[in-house]
Amino acid sequence: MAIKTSDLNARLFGKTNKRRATTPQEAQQAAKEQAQVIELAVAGEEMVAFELMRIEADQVETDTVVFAENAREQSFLNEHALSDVLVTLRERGQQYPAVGRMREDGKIDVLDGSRRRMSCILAGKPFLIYVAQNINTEHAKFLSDVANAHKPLSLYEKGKEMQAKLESGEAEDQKALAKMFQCSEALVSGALKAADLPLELLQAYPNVADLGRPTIVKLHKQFSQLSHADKGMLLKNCRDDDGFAWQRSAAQGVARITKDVSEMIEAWVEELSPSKRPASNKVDLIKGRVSYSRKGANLALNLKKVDDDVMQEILSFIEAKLN
DNA sequence: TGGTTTGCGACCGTAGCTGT
DNA sequence: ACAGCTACGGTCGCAAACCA
Repeated sequence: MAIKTSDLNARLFGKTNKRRATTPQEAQQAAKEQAQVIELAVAGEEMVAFELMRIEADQVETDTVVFAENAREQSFLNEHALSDVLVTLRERGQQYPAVGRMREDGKIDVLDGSRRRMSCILAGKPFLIYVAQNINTEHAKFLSDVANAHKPLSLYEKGKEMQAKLESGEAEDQKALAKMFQCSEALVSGALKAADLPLELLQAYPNVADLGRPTIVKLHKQFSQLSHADKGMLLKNCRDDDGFAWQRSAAQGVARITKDVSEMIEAWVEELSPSKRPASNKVDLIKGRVSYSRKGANLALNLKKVDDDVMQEILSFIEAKLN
């Protein structure tokens, strides 16, 4: 039996009236009135008491840490990756408290809510969390895994988990992984490639969770063709004094920034290791309007801003020429 | 100006192919 | 023969374009 944040809230605020508090102040008030400490069975075993705590914004980073075995890669959590949480957090405060355990050194291990934790740090908002005193590491891992079901992990994070299953022998091969993770073999292939890429490269993107298999496969191909030294150069480009590559993009929207970053990386790779025979030997005939590419005996034409009359003339010419 | 439509790009799974 | 990869087709979401 899993324990979820939503269950905790149901206990705290009453199942019929979901939740009425709209600000952290209200939430705390409600907590004081109804239950500052609640007891729940963790993983269907012993009852554990959880105390609702409020961590002030400037202390979140120092007083709490993310559970070490959490599969979520913390360095990917930036304003883009957290945009879904940040919008409501800024407007109305934290809607659902996180769940954690007290460590021996007095810090709080965040088990469920690492995205909310980072959002509070970024937005400068107080962090609400239910804290228990005695949760062993096994139960902590259980809570952490259940929590990660809320927001799917990125391909990189899935790939890291898959790698671990392969190394431990829990999974024999990629087929077994596909069964275990309930996904296609193609996705397993992509996830493992993602996990094979260095963190610094992926951090060039605004939101790693947005990177799908095709993007990862392409990136992996580009990266793996580089020599060791060139890989280092590329990673240097991904993060300079100004920050990550995505921070240098002027594009609007995560999708566009992502595309921008892909193009930046592609250009860097090309610069470092020019392909012997250009992948696409595209030639600009009239800049911005007409280009063509030649591959073997094939010719591909690309025309822009062509009206119907001109199109008809061109097609007729081709027809007459090649018939 | 705000709501709706359209078009593009990126995703995923399936099926078939390739290399060991 | 089999594990893993790639190409293809259908689907979805986002942003630009359009219209009232």
